[in-house]
Amino acid sequence: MKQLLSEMTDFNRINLKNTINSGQVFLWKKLDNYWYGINGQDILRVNDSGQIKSYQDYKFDFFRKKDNMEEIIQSISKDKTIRLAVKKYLGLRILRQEPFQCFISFIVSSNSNIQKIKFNLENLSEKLGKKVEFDKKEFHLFPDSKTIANSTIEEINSCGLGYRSKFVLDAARMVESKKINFEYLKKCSYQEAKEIIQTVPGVGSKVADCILLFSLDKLDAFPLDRWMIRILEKYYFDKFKLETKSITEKQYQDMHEKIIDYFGPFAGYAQQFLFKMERENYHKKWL
DNA sequence: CCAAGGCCTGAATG
DNA sequence: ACATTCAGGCCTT
Repeated sequence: MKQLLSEMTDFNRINLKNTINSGQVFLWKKLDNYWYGINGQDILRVNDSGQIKSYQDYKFDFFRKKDNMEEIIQSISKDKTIRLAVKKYLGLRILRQEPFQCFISFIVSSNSNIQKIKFNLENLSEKLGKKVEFDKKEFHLFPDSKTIANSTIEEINSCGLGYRSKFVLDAARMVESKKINFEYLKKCSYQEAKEIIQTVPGVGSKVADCILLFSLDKLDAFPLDRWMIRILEKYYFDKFKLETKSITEKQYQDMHEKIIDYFGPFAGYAQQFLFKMERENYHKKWL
């Protein structure tokens, strides 16, 4: 009984450090004994056990604590590779981010790296986001869609986004004009949401999957970036084979279908565990 | 439907 | 030093 209880609590425990350092978020830092993170128009302060105090005092399940991790892990644990990743990084969670920030963040992420994405997003926040004080510390909130939509391409480009500047501006305008409605996207299926969000310039298959998985509750999204392709080639070459170097849209979709058939409806979690494990193996820096 | 090339930019590689 | 390649892709031709 006692052992059973401890096993149950293990599934519910969140490893904050691993979760923040898994390529999902970019505007987080540790100050004193807390992690602080920008989440749209809110700031989250989190202690090591995952308890949140927030600037706006919004109440929502950022850590997806209601996900049944025991069921999810059981569901995705199809082979020794994924079982090892889950075992090593138990406590790693998918986050439920504020959609607009997540949307812009992953448009900025394309063809880039974590250091630069972080640099770009910090610049954007400092330039266009509201400056606020929280816990006697200064922060910049993430700029809202209206502010970005009304800013100039030069302002955005001064944050170092390069050719992504125009994408970001147009993306924010699509949110303002309600062509992109996150509340609607949350309600529809993975397929439908993906088709809609890929109409945004700068949003292809991979970026779309990140947005869907990390902010729009699509746990069947499975972002296939260079790293995941490498991981699949290394551990799953017999299951998901890919001939060509660069992946086309159709190949991406076919691969996703096979992945869902294999890992099931919570495949997004499998992706996060595998990704984390392989990146750590290569001692990649996160923030 | 696929392949090739270009794209901002900074760090890593030769 | 200096050129080339790569980095958590996407778009156009």
